[in-house]
Amino acid sequence: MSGPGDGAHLTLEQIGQRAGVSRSTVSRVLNGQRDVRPEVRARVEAVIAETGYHPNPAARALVSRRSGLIGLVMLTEVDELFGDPYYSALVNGIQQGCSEHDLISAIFPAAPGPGSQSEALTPQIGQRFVDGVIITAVPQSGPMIEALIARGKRMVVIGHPADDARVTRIDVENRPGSAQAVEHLAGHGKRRIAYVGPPAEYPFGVDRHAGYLDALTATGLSDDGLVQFDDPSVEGGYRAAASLLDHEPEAIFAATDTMAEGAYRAIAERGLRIPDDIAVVGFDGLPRGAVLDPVLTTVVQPVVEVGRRAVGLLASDQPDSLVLPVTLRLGGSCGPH
Amino acid sequence: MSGPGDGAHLTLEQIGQRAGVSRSTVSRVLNGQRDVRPEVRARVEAVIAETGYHPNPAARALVSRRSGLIGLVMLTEVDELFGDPYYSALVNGIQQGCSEHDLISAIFPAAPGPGSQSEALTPQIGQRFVDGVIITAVPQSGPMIEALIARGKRMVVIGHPADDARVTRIDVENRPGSAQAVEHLAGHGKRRIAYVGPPAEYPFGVDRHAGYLDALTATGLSDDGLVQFDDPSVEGGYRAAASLLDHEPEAIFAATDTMAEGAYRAIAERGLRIPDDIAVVGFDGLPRGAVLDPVLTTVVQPVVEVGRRAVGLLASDQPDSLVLPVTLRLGGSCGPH
DNA sequence: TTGAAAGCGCTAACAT
DNA sequence: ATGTTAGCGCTTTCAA
Repeated sequence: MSGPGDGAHLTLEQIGQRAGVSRSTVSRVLNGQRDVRPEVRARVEAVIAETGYHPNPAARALVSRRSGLIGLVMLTEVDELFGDPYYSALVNGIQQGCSEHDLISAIFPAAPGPGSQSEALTPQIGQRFVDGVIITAVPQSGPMIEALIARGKRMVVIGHPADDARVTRIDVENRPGSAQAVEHLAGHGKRRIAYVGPPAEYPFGVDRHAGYLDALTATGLSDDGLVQFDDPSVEGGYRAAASLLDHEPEAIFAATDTMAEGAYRAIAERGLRIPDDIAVVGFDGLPRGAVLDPVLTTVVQPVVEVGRRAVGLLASDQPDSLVLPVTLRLGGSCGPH
Repeated sequence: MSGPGDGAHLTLEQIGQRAGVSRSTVSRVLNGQRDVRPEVRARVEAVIAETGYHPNPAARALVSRRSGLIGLVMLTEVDELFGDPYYSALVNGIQQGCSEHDLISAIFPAAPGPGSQSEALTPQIGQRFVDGVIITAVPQSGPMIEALIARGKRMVVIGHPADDARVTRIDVENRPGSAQAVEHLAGHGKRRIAYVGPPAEYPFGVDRHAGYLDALTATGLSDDGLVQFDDPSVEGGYRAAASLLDHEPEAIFAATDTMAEGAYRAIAERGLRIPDDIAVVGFDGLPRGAVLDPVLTTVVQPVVEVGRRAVGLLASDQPDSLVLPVTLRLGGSCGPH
């Protein structure tokens, strides 16, 4: 008897022999083509099942020029990658997208910099190991994106600067979202609205800052020097907000929820209260914002949907770019609605 | 002129033509074999560089029967995977191991259960897409492990039950580590030592509970019914500890730092103080334990090293199993040292 | 509806 | 030291 376990090194040819057909027929059965007599198909399927046969993906990929595998390249320190709920949501969405398109995804964790996996990765994913890659734009992702473009690799960049027409990109409405947040603040009568965000290497930071300025202009306010850039971390938000508090802002718009959390700390440290003494609005809609006290009012970006649609973009024939809408979610950090 | 970008569809043969040599010679250069005249080698390398050529991994994998890719299969909900610092450390170690062995790793996130990626994954990784897989033993990993065994796939299981001789496994000294922790507690004069841990489906939980019992026996104590099993989460630890506190233990040994954190909460809620009213020891040595107040005394397992050695095990010719030592790290949760 | 044959791009004998 | 040749296991014309 042949049980499973034999499947490891069987070939199409051998399956064909056992089923009394040619390898072509087995291939047809495997690929669900219809010109196979039901009776033959059943016989072949039986053999496949009882042998535990699985086709060799390398051989398949070689001839068909596709692997069914897409790569997620995260040029991020592993600790950061794993600590950040943004990536968690993103991967969730990508998984959804993959099952819709019959793909499987693999995360290639690649800390930036020399000696790391990112160097070894470029050639691997640059060729046909993966059918395409989804890559998140971070300050260090430029070279990798360039390499992939040069190699004609299919790719979707999340959060890539809009002015680069060479890549398919997906993003959220950073600029209008920020504007909406700041207008919300202005609508609450706040005049001195400060901005806390990441430095200009972060593409989303640029857009969110621009949205902030848009809203100030639209409402006849000015930034009044109330702008601080720092790392998009809790600490960065803390530092930026702390230095801003010297100038007595009435509100702080933080370009990320994470930085907003830092702002909360800085505010608490001064003995100020949110929202009575100062209002805060964040951006991202991460779960963490909901457990802050008061609950953070924030611009929610549809991260899961971004992941899902990124896969769609990768799989579609006419890869366009996509910008998804955001929504302001009211918490208690700006006072009563 | 041919710039990079052309590399996408070049073959070895074409590189050979441009360099005026046969494809074999190019292959030799590519694979760093020495029987190539330096001058020829230089010429070939020049062509490779200027064309941006990269060999087709599928073709390579097909003939050489190896891909240089190893898979990390984490049968875990994505949120859990990304939220847990254990995995972060593990992946860090695996990355180290990969660069030592000239491999690249990809994480296959696979939530357990039907409809998810885990089903699609089995055949893919079951064949030669990856040279081997590292899989963390969780309650749901049984079927996947069986499938991989059946397929003769190279595999290292982290934390697999020791009595299964069919798989290469790597683990830490869960049982002796727990015993050491509990003996430490006993050494501080604690008699009523409670245990809080995950249910028996978690292999490490079984071992850690056994170590607890070992130590009780060795020190002439008994568990006195002071044992509670619950989810290995903060909440689980909280619940388990809360119910245990009714029986007035003098110390709690938590099988994971995460559960210990829950125990801290339950203890605080009763108005008890650590270590004066009750001592706590954890297991894992996660970063989070160090920011608890007081700092958690815990059994540190070398997670990064586990990852690194797992790759070594996968890459080595004689795959043995490995059990790494743990160390007790003193914090303030048991009183002065 | 099925089989035979060619070939995907590479590595590894085997010649030379 | 280098070239020639034969596959790796699959998909896909092309015939039958």
